[in-house]
Amino acid sequence: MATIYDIAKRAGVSIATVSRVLQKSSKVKPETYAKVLHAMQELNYTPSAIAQRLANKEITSSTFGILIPDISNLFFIEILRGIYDTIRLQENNILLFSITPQSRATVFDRVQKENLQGLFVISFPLLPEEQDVFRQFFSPLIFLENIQPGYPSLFINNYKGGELAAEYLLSHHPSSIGLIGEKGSPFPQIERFIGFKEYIQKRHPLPLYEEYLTIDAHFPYESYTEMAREATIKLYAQYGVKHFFFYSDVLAYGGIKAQKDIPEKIIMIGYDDIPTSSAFHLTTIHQPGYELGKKGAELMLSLIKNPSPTPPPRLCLEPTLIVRD
Amino acid sequence: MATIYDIAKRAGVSIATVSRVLQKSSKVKPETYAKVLHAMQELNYTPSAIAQRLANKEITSSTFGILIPDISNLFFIEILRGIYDTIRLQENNILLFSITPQSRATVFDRVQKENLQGLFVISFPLLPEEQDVFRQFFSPLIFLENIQPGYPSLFINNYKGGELAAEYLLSHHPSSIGLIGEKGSPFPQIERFIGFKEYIQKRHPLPLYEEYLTIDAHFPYESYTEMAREATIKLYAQYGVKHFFFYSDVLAYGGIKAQKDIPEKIIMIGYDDIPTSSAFHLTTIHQPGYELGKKGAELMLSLIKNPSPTPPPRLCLEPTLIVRD
DNA sequence: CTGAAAGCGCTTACAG
DNA sequence: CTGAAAGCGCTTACAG
Repeated sequence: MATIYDIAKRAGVSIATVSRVLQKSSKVKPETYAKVLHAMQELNYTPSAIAQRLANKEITSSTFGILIPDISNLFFIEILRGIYDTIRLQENNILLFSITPQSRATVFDRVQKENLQGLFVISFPLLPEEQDVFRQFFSPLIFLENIQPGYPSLFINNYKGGELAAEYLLSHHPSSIGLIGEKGSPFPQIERFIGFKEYIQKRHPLPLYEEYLTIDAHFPYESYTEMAREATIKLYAQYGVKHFFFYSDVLAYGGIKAQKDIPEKIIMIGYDDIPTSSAFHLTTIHQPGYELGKKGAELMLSLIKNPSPTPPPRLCLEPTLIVRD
Repeated sequence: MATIYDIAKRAGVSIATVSRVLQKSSKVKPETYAKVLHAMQELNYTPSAIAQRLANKEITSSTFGILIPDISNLFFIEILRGIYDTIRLQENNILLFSITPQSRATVFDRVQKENLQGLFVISFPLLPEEQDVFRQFFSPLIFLENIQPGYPSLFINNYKGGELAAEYLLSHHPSSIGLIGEKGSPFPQIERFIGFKEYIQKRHPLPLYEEYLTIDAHFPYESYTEMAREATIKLYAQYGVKHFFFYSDVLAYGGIKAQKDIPEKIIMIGYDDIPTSSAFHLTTIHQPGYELGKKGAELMLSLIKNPSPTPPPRLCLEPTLIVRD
């Protein structure tokens, strides 16, 4: 790679002059300017961003990092959008790190080497041995959709989401309710069901039939919904269940399909409010993913101005009921 | 910010020793090592990644950039995933730039300052005045979902996608066909319809009724599908149309909804194959977005080893028909 | 095991 | 308008 010295020699000037041309300084005689420009083109010169930053004393990189567990999860994409729309207004860059269980260690390593201006960690509980890595991270660190003790955290009230779903179903006078979920769900999902069940217990105890499906994250949606469809039909056939709460909208789509094979009208509610759900008039609980990202980004920007307030701020966002039927 | 000099002074050693501790070099006496480490902690020291890179002569930043028009578009997310899965294996970072018409200029400016190892431009025709900016970009540059003359480009055969849709509908012996699209679509979308119409003309000319909806990108899906639903019902009522080709799966969802109000069975096909379409058994044309990203990333990695072959490579990926009914 | 010194590729007062 | 020189914060042979 050509450097400023090569250009200077080629153009017969000093490196100071070359640098001035680089800065588009007007204090360079037009002929000199042209000569330097010409030399740059001949040598295919690109200035080193790194050297420029060092010389300019740009200490922080004006780049934010985002650690995201799964790029294809629509909810995470919503969070990402919220962060993006807010950060972008500030003219900063975003480095995206997608993490798999296998790549955790190497990714954390790279994150550290980046001198980021700040880091968002989305839905990602830290393992004990990883705590140390992040303790050495001195830029602001914000956890989203996950409470990390000792760090600023933003999360959604999943318990409340479950309660809202229960309230909705109860208003339709069910004699029993079917719960259709996923085996081995992470805690936030489980909380929805806890909120749901406790609300039912308190207000109007009635039989709850639970079905937990075994789902592989790499299945196409079709198999999710097919399993949910079968579970719905089964609960109706066995126990006459006509009211359903689904762990997620995708599972609820299985309920929509099941309706065809069930003579009576089914009342159902999903969870997430992914974009397609509006198309199919699915009543569901809206997760404020975009808002979560937006609030997180705003908090980040304020932390940069005024670092580490104690105790670390926590913000809880409320889900909302979207009735579509 | 503390520098290596501050640490050296505090610990009573030379900067060379501090640097050795930073490198975790074993050639440092344990007591000295501990002293330096202690000083670092006291001063909250973080090494400057920029200075390290300059000293290490890391010229390229091991970071790839991705220019993406719209983070919330699922098809782009698919491409992103394809790129990500491939690039990540190589331990590189990804800088994400989301672009809006207003931010084009500033984003391009920032992209240039990054000394990226390579840049992916997704679905983004360059304006004439922008060509120059990219001509000064000497790392490999790949255009995805968009043919940019003079640059490596990967794209999908939209014409073929239209033909496949036509072939499918013709196999159901239609007497007329409804086309439901979007007003002011970009060229790739239009190509689908061209391929479709030409195929019909050639094989089995019959009446085509076209409806172009006026859609705002910020509408919720619901209004897309509602408009498509009405258009479907209208074409059935006015002309008895029972076979439909929709510009996109989201529009086709409107067709699915319209079925309820139409006494006869409707045959329809969408375009995109977004994940939820499998849940609703929508027959559609699959766009190989993930593969596009994957092939693009592979091409990128090979261009880095062996820059600018002439002519710039072009790769066309074929869509496939997914029959689900 | 440790330090003095040169170098990474740039910027920018300062002097002319 | 231009050049010599110091400096940005590190690394790393070299000598001891």
